[in-house]
Amino acid sequence: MDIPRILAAMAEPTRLGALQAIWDGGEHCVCELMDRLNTSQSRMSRHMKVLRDAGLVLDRRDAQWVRYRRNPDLPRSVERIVDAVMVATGANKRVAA
Amino acid sequence: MDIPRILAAMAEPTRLGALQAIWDGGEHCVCELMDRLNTSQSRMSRHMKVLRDAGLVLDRRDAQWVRYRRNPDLPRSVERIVDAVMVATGANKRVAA
DNA sequence: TAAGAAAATGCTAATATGCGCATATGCGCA
DNA sequence: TGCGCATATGCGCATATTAGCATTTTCTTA
Repeated sequence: MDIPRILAAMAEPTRLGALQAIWDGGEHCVCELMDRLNTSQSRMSRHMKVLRDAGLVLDRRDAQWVRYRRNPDLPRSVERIVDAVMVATGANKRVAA
Repeated sequence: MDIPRILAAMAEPTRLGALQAIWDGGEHCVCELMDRLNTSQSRMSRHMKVLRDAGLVLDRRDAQWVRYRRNPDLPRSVERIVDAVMVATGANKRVAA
């Protein structure tokens, strides 16, 4: 696991937003994400590639869509990093004490 | 707290190494860090500035040295991110000298 | 097949990052 | 005051990152 690469992948607002959307465990197509994050198609696609190359998410072809989901095989230690980032960015609005 | 900035600050091997050294709670001068991380003085100094600007570390003048230490006033949520990164990168493992 | 939606990619320009080198600055001490 | 050590910084350069636009690829459906 390339931690610097993983951190760099998360260190960009749009990618972080996508990760937040995806971290719920569900599947999300690029069109949904670009809509949600209010950005363009090519931009969204490339950002997703960065997240995928870092190993954080997986993608799957489903008809004309590509569904992205969180990588369920991440090492625990990496999951904990992402989880901590999700909390800090208020992904689910819950604040830990 | 600017999470993307914090992540970007950690997403560079030398800075990550410095953070590992510093995360022990002690104070470390630039000369020690540049020695430990086997890099040049100006490079080390600039990298430390990035960590400082991100709010992760504090510095203090002590005679001709500048002592860096971890910022004790970080929000918990940020501390947890850094802690998780420390674990993932094996900061607590000792390197034979 | 042809049309059309969704996503990826080639290209180019703009901007950011990281580095080394030289120099400046801050500080203690003789 | 002048010297030397530790650190910061200005500068220029090389490389990486990001964005937009147009085009291509992939897949479904008529």
